[in-house]
Amino acid sequence: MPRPRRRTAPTIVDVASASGVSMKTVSRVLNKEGVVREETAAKVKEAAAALGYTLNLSAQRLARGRSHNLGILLVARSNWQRTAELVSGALNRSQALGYGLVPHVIAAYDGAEREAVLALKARKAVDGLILTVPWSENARLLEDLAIRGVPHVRISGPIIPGHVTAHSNDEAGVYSLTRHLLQLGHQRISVIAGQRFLNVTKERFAGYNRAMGEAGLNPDAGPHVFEDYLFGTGYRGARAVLKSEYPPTALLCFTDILAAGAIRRCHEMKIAIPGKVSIAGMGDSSIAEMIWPTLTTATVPTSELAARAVDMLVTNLEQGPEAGDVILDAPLVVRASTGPIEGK
Amino acid sequence: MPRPRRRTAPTIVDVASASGVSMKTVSRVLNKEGVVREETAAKVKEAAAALGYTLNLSAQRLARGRSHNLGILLVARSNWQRTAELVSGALNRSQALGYGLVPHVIAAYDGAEREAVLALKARKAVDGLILTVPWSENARLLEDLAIRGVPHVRISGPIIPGHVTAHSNDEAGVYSLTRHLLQLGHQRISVIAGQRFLNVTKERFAGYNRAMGEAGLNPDAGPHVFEDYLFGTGYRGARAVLKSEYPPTALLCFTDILAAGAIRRCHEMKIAIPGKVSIAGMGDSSIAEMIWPTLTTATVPTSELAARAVDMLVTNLEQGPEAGDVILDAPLVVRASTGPIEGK
DNA sequence: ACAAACGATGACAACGTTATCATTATTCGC
DNA sequence: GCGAATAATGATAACGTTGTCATCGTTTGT
Repeated sequence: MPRPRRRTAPTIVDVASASGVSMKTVSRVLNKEGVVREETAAKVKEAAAALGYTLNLSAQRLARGRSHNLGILLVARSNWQRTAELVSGALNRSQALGYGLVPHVIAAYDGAEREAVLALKARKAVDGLILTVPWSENARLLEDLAIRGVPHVRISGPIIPGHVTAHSNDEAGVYSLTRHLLQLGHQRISVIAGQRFLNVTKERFAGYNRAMGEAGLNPDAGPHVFEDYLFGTGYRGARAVLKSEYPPTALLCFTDILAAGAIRRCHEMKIAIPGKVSIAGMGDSSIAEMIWPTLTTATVPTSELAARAVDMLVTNLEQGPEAGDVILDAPLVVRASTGPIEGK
Repeated sequence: MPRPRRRTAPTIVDVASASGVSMKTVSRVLNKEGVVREETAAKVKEAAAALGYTLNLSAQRLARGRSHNLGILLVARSNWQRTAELVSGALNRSQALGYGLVPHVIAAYDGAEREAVLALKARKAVDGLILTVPWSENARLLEDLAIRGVPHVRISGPIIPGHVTAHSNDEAGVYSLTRHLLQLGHQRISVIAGQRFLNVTKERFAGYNRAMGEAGLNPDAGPHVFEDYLFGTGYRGARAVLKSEYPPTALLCFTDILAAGAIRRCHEMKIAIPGKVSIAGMGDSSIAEMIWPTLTTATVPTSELAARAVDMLVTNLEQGPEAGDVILDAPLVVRASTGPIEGK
């Protein structure tokens, strides 16, 4: 026996009978397929408005086989500043394009978490995925997605054919930062950075290497610190480096958060910035202007990157695969934390 | 004529025929309804695993009439630190409870944006909404939600019967901050805050009033600044207040971001902290430990609040309306930005 | 031993949309 | 003005799940 129809919101069937056409015609009008006669369309729209009709997304999704949701894969325990910029950039764009954004946070790509990620697409919770560091360079994940044909776009990460990427020119950004420090007269420039195996680290270090090499200096002289990209590393790293046998006159931190940590440590150690040590960051998260001295850095357009990633993913979904990666500049921004060596 | 069945993922029908039971039984097993004989259940599970069956969420959502998604309503151009904490707190909890979280950002509650918010529920994109400041105290929105019976939980905001809220005891937090400053010997304490009409502002100011009143001081003496909750207000407000006719010896900022702005300004004006001026914040966003001097503040457990809000919303959805609001403490954390008046 | 209660399972409609193909108006060419 | 092409619309299945009720065995109570 049929399930009794419960009192519910008006559907296209209601709109259809109210306007004297078939439900398919209503569907055509609402989806702007454009093959309907204008006066019919007007009648339908009027009826829909009068009844207060609203689309049922679940039904549409089932019928269409697509969810109109994008997933963005984030990592647990990371820099919230950056995460917020990523999400807000992606959110604005996807909202504008009529897609929902479903953030998903995992701490590792393994076991249950791996299943959860792959289920997102298999269960039609999302149509495609946006990958952020470090997932954008996780070989196993990329392989899984490729095998299962899950549409995805990466934000940063090494260029890999077949995996579309939106990234910033970090090498050039760090190159210009290093040049800036060299021009101020610094020769011993320590790097404070995160995990060495990450592509971001490699790219940024390459920029440093290039500038140092061009100046005839040994980029490996150090002392350098490679740990992770959290505040504490900048905080601890600065001390380690400045207490070393040959302390640097400048610190080049591969993230603004690291630089903030280094700066706080210098304050505690009563080391003048930039009088005794110059400190530069990278990334220009909003914190760069909130600390003192304000931070010299290179602007990575994080939210712009996220927006571009959404664009590319949606294009991919709606018009089929497309190749072209996006590369944005990371221009130098000189503020108060860098300066010439004192007494020179 | 029937639409030709396209090659697609296995469904419960496939699992049913593979295990020799009806699709309804498969559904029962997968939903752990628990009325199925164990050996039947085992057979079904085995078949499902062998076929690599995955649930189609869209179908489930249509059949159940619920989306298993929660919406979180955010405001454009606000403190990203706080936003990130809110989203991450809510996300962790909702992920754990099997719900997706769909953030939605609006700049005003009007016209198209109002429609978009109400459509979220009407179109079944979400089952309920989490409201953050200032939407949690937007009377028009609250009314709309009540009329349409949209389940929602607020994070902060004035207590209103019928609108469940998770909030922190800001009044007490600011009270203890003020007491802390008074005990250090400060008598002229300026407040730097955001919009006066916001409930957060009122609550926090009430805490300040209470402490000042108990100390026999005039809380309205000022000078105070009420503008908005962005960095620039702290930055500009500090200067205005410190250059005024009767400059304060302490600044009580109603947000850590405001305090960061005030601190940066003091550095620029070469005013020693806490030697000449003590500065306190409120909220303990992670920035409090990143700036120098580190910030005395009261800890508002933002992500915990968001998690609780999710809990309450899900309880509401699954077990029907429940009353009890949640109130969490905002304990004082003394760091380096406050101290006794110099030379006293 | 037999009716009644119970436990497990199945048949089939329903959820609200879109897709396919057929059918019915309309316009065009000559 | 008449067949052919074309434009507009409709009937009905399909998407993949859950809900309702019926049915079929199996115990249970007396």
